[in-house]
Amino acid sequence: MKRPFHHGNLRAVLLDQAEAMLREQGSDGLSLRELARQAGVSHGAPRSHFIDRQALLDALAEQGFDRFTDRARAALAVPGPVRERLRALGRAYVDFAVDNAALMELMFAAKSSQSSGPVHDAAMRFFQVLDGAMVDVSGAALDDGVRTRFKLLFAATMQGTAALITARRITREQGETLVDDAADALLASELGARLTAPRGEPADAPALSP
Amino acid sequence: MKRPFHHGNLRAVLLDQAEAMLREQGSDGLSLRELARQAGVSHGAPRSHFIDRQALLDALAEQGFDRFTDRARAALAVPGPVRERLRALGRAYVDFAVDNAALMELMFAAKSSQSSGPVHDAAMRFFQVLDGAMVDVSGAALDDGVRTRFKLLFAATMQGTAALITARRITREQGETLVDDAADALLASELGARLTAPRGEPADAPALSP
DNA sequence: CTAGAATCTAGTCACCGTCTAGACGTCGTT
DNA sequence: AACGACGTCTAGACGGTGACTAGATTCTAG
Repeated sequence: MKRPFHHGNLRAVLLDQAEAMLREQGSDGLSLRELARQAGVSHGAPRSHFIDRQALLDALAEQGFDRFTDRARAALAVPGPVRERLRALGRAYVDFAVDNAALMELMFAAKSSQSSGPVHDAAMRFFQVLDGAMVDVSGAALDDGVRTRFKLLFAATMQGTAALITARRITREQGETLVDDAADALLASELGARLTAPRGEPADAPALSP
Repeated sequence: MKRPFHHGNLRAVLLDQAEAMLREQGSDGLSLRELARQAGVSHGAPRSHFIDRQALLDALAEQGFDRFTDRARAALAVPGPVRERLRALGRAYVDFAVDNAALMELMFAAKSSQSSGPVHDAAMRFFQVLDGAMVDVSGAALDDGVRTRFKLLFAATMQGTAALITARRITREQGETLVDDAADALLASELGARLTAPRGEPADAPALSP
C-alpha cells in the first residue's frame, strides 16, 4: 500500500517535488505533468496516487498543517515568562507562514476548508495546539469564550503580519517588531488582563481608563 | 483611446465581467477565452487591451485598491470617539476583504508587489489613507515610527481577521467581535497609549471621550 | 501458484494562454 | 476629400495542461 512498486515511492516523491515547485513557482505554476516528468514517469502516473490536481494540493495542505503544528509545539516547549512565550509562538507562526507562503495559501484556501476530511482534521489539530497554548501561556484555566477570542486575535494578527511580509509591504525585521508589539498589545488588552486576572464583563467596558 | 470602437468599450466590460468571474470562481477559474465569449468577441480580442492574463489581473488589483481606498475614506468620514472610528475603519477593512476575497489575493499577491507600476501606486495611496487615519483618529501629530507601527499592527490584524473569515475558520459575527477586540487591544497597548497621550507633546485634546 | 488489485503507460480530448497575419473601422494629416 | 497610420478585432495555429480511458505490468493476498 504505502510501499515501493514500479517506481519506488512515487507518492512521496511527488509530494516532495510538489512542495519544492510550490515554493519556487507558487501553486499556479504547479503542473502535474511537470511533476511526472521530473519523477521520470508517464504523465498519467500521478493519477494513481492523486485522483486530480486538487487532491495533490489537499495532501500538501494537510502535510503543511502537520509541520505547522510541530513548529508551534516546538516554540511552546521553550519555557519562559508569558510575554516571551507569546512572542516566541508568534515568531514561529510568522516565520513558517513567510517561509511557506504558497503552502499557507493552500492551507487556508476556501477549497480546503470543507467541514470534513483530512485537511480539516489537520487544521483542527493545529488550532487545538494554539488553544492549548493560550491555557499554557497563562498558566490558568480560563473562560472558554475569552480564551477563544484571545486565541483568534493572536492568530489573526500573526496571519496578517505574515501576509504583509509576503506581500512585501514590510520587511522581515519590521515583521518581528510587529510580532513583539502584537504580543505586548494583546497582554495589555482587556482580554489579556483577564488572562492573568480573571473576571470582568465583556463588550463595552472601556479598555482605556480616562 | 478610451472610447467605444467596434465593440463599444471592451476593456471596461472585460474588467466588469472579470471581477464577477473572480468573485464566483476565484482567480484560477478566470479565463480570458471565457471572458471573450461572454463579451461576444473573438478569443484574441482581449489581447488588444491586456497584453496577457497578468495584465488583466493587475488592472483588477489596481481597481481593487482604489475601491478599497474609497471604502476606508468613507468609514473615516463618519465622526465619533476614537474607539468607534477605529472600529469602523476595521469593519470597513474586514468587510471589503471578505466580500472581495479573491480580489484581495490579487491585490496582495507577490506578483503585483513590484516596486513600481500602477498597482504599486494604488497600494501606496491606500496605505497613505491608512496612515492619515492614524493621525486623524488620534487628532495629534505623532512620532513617525510609532504611528507606522500602530498602523501596521492595525492592518495586520484586520488582514488576518479577514483571512480567518475567508478560510471559514470563524464566522462573520465572530469576525466583528474580533475587530472590536482588536481596536480595544490596540488602544490599550503601549503604542495606543502614546497615540492618545503623546509622551512630550499633548498637542490638541486627545479625542478620547466616550 | 494464481487471481485480483495496485500501479504505470500511452493515447485522446477539451481547454487554455499566447502569438501571428490580416481584415476592419477610426482619426489625424495632407 | 483622400490617404495613411493606428487601434481594434477575427481567425487560425502552437504548445502546454488536467482529465479520462484502455490496457500492459507488477505486486500481493489467498
